[in-house]
Amino acid sequence: MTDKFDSQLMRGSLDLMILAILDREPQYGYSIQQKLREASAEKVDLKAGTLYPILHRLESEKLIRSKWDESSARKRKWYELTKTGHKRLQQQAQTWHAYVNCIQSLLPPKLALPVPAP
Amino acid sequence: MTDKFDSQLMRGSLDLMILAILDREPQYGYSIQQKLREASAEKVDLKAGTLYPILHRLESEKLIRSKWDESSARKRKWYELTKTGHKRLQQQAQTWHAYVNCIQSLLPPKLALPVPAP
DNA sequence: TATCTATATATAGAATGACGATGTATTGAG
DNA sequence: CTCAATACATCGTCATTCTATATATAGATA
Repeated sequence: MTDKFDSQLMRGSLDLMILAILDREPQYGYSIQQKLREASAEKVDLKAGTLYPILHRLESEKLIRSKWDESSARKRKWYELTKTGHKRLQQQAQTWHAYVNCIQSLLPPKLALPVPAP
Repeated sequence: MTDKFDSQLMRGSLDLMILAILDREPQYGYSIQQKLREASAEKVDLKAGTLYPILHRLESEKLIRSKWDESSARKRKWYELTKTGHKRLQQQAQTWHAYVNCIQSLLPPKLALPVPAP
């Protein structure tokens, strides 16, 4: 269908996506890229030049932690969430929901997503 | 509560918000700013330096149309949606929903918004 | 009267961050 | 042997939001 999401749209929620993917299980950069692409039906296709700098930043913020795997055939840098990172994921998810609700309320009823009855 | 949404988060959806507000009724810049602030419980507070350039861009893209009101006490530039703008609003809303669902599916169940049962 | 706040629009410059391009290196398939 | 896929990294560009600044008027307040 419609191809990739606009990069501007994804700004500000890339951290959330990456933290969410890492919350499932530890991953290395390349696999995060693939998982995101698969899980989004190709609509999210993070470039290496986008992903790796973000991972470095998240690590410098102590939200994730890395470890080189030298044992396997390919050199891979595995990442996992820290406790702080897990908390941050929860915060970001909450903010995200608030934002979604906000947009929701701005949209004309016909264009708004159906929400569960109270 | 939590104060304003991060500007990065709103990148890419400001057009959608502004088109949605204008879909309700014609507005001038300053009133768009206020309406957005009110409707969002102060969490969206567009600065003039953000809003006006966007309005100019949307007009250059023929999504909105402007008209100066000289008659009233204050000089105001009224904007309204064009037919193209209305179509764009619908497209953007659809893309937005797809994106929300995408993020939704990435989040661990506990952190995902409740969605209506199928 | 003077001044301050709110209203109303506009633009230039700084900061941010995703992308494209490019580079390196290794593995496995043909 | 070559090529595609895997795997990580960095630099320059570009789009967009913010801060700061500018102008101008209406109405309230001192």
